[in-house]
Amino acid sequence: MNGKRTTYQHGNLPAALAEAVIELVGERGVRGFSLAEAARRSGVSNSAPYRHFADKDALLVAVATQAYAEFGALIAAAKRKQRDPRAQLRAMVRAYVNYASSDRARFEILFNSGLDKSRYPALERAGDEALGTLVDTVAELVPESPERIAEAALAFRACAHGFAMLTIDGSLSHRGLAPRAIVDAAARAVLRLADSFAGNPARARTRPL
Amino acid sequence: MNGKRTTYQHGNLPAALAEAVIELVGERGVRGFSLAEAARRSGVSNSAPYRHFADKDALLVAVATQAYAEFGALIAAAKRKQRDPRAQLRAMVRAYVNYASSDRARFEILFNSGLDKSRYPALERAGDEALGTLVDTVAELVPESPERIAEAALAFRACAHGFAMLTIDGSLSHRGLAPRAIVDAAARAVLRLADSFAGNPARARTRPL
DNA sequence: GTCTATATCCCGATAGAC
DNA sequence: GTCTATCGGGATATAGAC
Repeated sequence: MNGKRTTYQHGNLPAALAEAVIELVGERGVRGFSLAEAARRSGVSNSAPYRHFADKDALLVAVATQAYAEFGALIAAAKRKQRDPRAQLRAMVRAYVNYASSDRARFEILFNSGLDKSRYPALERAGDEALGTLVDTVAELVPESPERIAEAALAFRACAHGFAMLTIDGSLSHRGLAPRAIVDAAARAVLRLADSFAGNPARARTRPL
Repeated sequence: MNGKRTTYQHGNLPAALAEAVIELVGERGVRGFSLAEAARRSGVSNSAPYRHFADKDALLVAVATQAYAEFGALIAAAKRKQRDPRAQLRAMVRAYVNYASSDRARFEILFNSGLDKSRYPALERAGDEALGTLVDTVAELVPESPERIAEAALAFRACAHGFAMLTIDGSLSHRGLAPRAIVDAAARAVLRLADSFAGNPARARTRPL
C-alpha cells in the first residue's frame, strides 16, 4: 500500500513461488514444472529463488509440506461433521479421494512427483500428522489389539489412496467414471473393509456398528 | 555375429534405449532420467533417438507399453498357478503389489511418471489388457450383476494399487514395513473385500467361498 | 534408412555486484 | 534479497555423411 518497494516485488517471494508452483503443476503437470518459469511468474530473476530454497526440490518439498497440512485439515474437518465413527470414516475417505480431483495439483505434488519422502523428515512428519486423524478414528472402529488397528488403518488408507491415484492417472477416465463416482466407490469399498474388521476376525459378522 | 556393423551400434537402438531408460530410472528415479543420458549409455549421439521416437515422452510411453505387457504376464502367470478363484485373486494381488518393489523402475514408469495415459491410446489399451485377467477372475468370484462385478473389480484393483503405490512412495518405509509385509497386508485386505462382495450385499455373510 | 554434427533455446545452479 | 552474468547440460530441429 506504499511506494516502498523497489527491487523487492512481493514482500513474500516464497509464498509467491509456492503459488506459481501450484499454478504451473496444474497447467503442465509435475514434470512440466520449472523453477525458472515459477520465478518468471513471480516477477523475479532466475536466481532469486535460491535465496529462499536450496534447489528445485526444496521448493517442491515446501509446497508439499504445506499441502499436507491442508490435506490433513480437510480430512479432520470432514470427520468433525459426523458423529459416529463409521460415518466419520466414510467422510474422511471421501475427503481423501476427493482431494485428488478437487486439488489435483497439490495431490500430484504430494503423491505423484517422485519425491522420496523418506529423504525429507519434515515432509514425512507432515504426512503422519495429516493422516493421524484417520488412525485415531480406526482405533474407535476396530476392537482390541493394536496390531489389528494398525492393519485396518493401513488397509483403509491404502484403499482410499488407490482410488485417489487412479483418479489422477487417467486409467479410469476412458471408462466414463466421473470423479464423484470414484469417490462414492472408494467410500463403499473402505466401509466394506471396516465392516470386515469390525467383526470377529475368523467368523461371520452380524450387522457391525 | 559378423563385422558388418560400422556406424550402426546395436542392430537395435530402440531396445538399447529402452534398457538404458530402465537402468536410469532405477538409479535416479523418473525425474532424474534424461534422453541425452540414455543416448550416451547406448553409445549414440544426442539426436539419434529422434530417428525412432518423436520425443522424450514417446520413448517413455514405449517402455511403459512394454512394461504393461510384462506386468500383465506376471499377473496372468500368478493366476495360472492356482485353481480356485479365491486363491487366484490372492496370487494376482500379490503379483501386483510385489511388482512395485521387485521391478520398481518399470512400476514407476507405469504409475509414477506423470504420463497422462488418456493421451496415449496404445498405452491405455496395454493397461486394459494387462488387467483383463483380474476382471475375468472377479467375474467368477462375484455373483450376478455386471455392475457388481465392475464395482468389485475396481475395488480390488484400487486397493492393490494403493498398497503398491505406498510401497514406492516412502510413506511406509519409516514404519519398518518390509515390501513382503506390504504384499501380505494387501492380499489380506483384498480378500476381505472379496468376501464382502461374495456375500449378499446388504446382509451378513456366512463363510463365503 | 540410420546416425553424426551442429545450433538454438530453456533450465538448474553458482558467483559477485548493488 | 535480488540482479546480472555465466557455466554446464538437456531437449529438440535441421542438414548432411554413409
